[in-house]
Amino acid sequence: MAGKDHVRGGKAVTLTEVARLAGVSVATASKALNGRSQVAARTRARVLQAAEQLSFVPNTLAQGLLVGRTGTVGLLTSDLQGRFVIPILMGAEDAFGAGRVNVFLCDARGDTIREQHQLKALLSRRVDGLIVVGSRTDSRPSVGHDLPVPVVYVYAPSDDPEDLSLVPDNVAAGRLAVEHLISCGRSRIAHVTGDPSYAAAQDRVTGALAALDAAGLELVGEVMYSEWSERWGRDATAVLLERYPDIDAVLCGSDQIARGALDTARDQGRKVPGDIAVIGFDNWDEMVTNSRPELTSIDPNLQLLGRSAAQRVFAALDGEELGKGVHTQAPRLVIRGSTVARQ
Amino acid sequence: MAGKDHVRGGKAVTLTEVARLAGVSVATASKALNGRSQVAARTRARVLQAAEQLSFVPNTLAQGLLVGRTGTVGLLTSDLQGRFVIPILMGAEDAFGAGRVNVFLCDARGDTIREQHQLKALLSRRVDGLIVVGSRTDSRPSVGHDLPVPVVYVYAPSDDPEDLSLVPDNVAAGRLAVEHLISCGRSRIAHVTGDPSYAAAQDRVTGALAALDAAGLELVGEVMYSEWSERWGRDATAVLLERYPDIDAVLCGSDQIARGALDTARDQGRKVPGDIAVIGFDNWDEMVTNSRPELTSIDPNLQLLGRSAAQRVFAALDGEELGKGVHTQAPRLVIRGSTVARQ
DNA sequence: GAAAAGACCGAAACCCTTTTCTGTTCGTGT
DNA sequence: ACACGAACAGAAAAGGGTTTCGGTCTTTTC
Repeated sequence: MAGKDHVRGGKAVTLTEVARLAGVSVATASKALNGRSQVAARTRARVLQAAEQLSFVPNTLAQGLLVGRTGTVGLLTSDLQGRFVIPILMGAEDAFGAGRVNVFLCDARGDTIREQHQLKALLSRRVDGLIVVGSRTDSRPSVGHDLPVPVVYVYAPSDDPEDLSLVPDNVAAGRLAVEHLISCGRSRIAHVTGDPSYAAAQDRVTGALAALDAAGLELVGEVMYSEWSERWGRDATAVLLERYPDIDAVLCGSDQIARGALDTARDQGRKVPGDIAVIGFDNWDEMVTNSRPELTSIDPNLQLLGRSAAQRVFAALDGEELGKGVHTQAPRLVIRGSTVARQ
Repeated sequence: MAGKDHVRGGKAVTLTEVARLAGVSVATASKALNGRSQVAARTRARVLQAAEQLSFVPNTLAQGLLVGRTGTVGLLTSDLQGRFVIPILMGAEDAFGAGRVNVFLCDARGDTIREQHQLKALLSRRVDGLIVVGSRTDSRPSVGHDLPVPVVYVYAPSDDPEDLSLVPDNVAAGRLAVEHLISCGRSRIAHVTGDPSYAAAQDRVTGALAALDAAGLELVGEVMYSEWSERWGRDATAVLLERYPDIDAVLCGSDQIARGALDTARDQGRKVPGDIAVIGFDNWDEMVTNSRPELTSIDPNLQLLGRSAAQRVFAALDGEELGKGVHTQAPRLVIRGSTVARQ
């Protein structure tokens, strides 16, 4: 039966079978396939051909048993739904390289018990490292710092200062946003943001106020907190425009809120960016490119964050000290039509 | 050093160590931990306590080596970026249950060579099954039907009819959408959709035309194809309203296009749903809930699709026939304010 | 009190691959 | 022609766990 040669009753081909076909011992077959020197060219060719013919794929598990490394990393997330996890995941997957290291993905659905389960499962699979990704930047309970593998926390930092956490720098993000608005000649800036229980909201406020202060400016009105939705962005902006008709910029806590702000400005006949500049956070592609005008935003560089996490795990595997504490990733300003008129 | 008891030089605890601590052989320790009957209650207790004390976690790899099953499944996607993959992934992960089966996630970035790499890596990790997820519903090349593990294609069907593929039923989706519009009393329906090279676009058109035909109606104007963006939705709707001022419904090929349509309708003072009903596809949460009014949409039930895929793989592992051909998942209508006025 | 039965524990094989070490064969130098 | 070294092939152990089978010890029964 052609094309089925390498399937033996649904089971994978083993090195023993390759060796038998090539007429050598498993030891020799192994050496031939791994390019070790103690095998004659002719023999090696025979083995390679046999392996090809059976389409042999070595069992990484058995290899890992010897070496003590599995070439796998666990990625434990609390919320796949959230769109912040995906770029981090991609960055990590990218850094691990195609095929070299594989990623076990686990979604705990925000459930602690489930997380414990998943953690145990990952350890039983002997992952070489662990990346724990949260859905918000507030600190989360440590999974324990006495695990047999290096652990890196991403986005949501661990509450244990002994752990290593990589998070976006939201204070810098807030500062960067305000500095950009100021550099665009704005001085009467209001701030609409989301749920005040989010550290991300607070940090951005902190950064924004610092930047305003450094420029000798003050925020127009109070910070307006509520939820991370377009609706709130629309409603809050309507209130703002009525209460402070002379504002020339709205700093929005997320791209969604910013889109809402753009809609209200448009409804009320305010030109963006002519009369009012609008800026958001996250640089969420679908939001920023589909609005009218396109939205200037602060990109948290999440993919880089994921990549760094993977690299840290790698380094730890090579014996390097993992490090500890909370490290921040600098944000990036992406300028679009909502703050600078397109020529 | 308390809390570090179970870490021996960074290496995981092995059954041998547990056995030694409990003063029994590895064989007995294994039987005790696995609830086999040939071990005295007292001995079992001693072993369990030792395992607890060292926080022993059995090495699933070593187990898998014996049994021939690893309890892992590979999920090979061509595009993580795309938002269709995530719900499928969640559905699958869900069905596999917390900790029972773990998922290897691989993103091939739409690159065939990379995909081959990943495939080989997954096979070398001895995954028990494979789920291949595409980013569009057009058929894709088979990864080969002579692999040693069951393979299920999701979203993008395999071009090999011998393979098993699970896809959303876009024809039914198109029909469902039009039937809903008709049931809302609409009869002058236009259709704006995305890239005509997408099977999803064509299928929805097919379904929509069939439903119109069944009701003795005709589409207003030609189907308007271009790209899957809000901008196109806005522009196309503007053209539509000028050319056919009397239309009472716009069937949009995606939620993004629908949002664009809503924006234009709003700009031109047309009431939704009073003057014009708008309906989209995908039921993309952020799109449908943030628009004004909220958007009626056809949900492709992707999470169910992922769940089905996982269940099929499960069944195949239990010796059941995998089946073949393209199977479709029925869509679901989600009614919101863009077709039916909220009371 | 002895034999049979049963309960319990441990030695060893097995899964698949790598690696070390030993053994064989061949070629070369003297 | 002999000894020696090089080159190559294979046996065996290791890695962590499960399972079978055989052996020991206790208990039961006549």
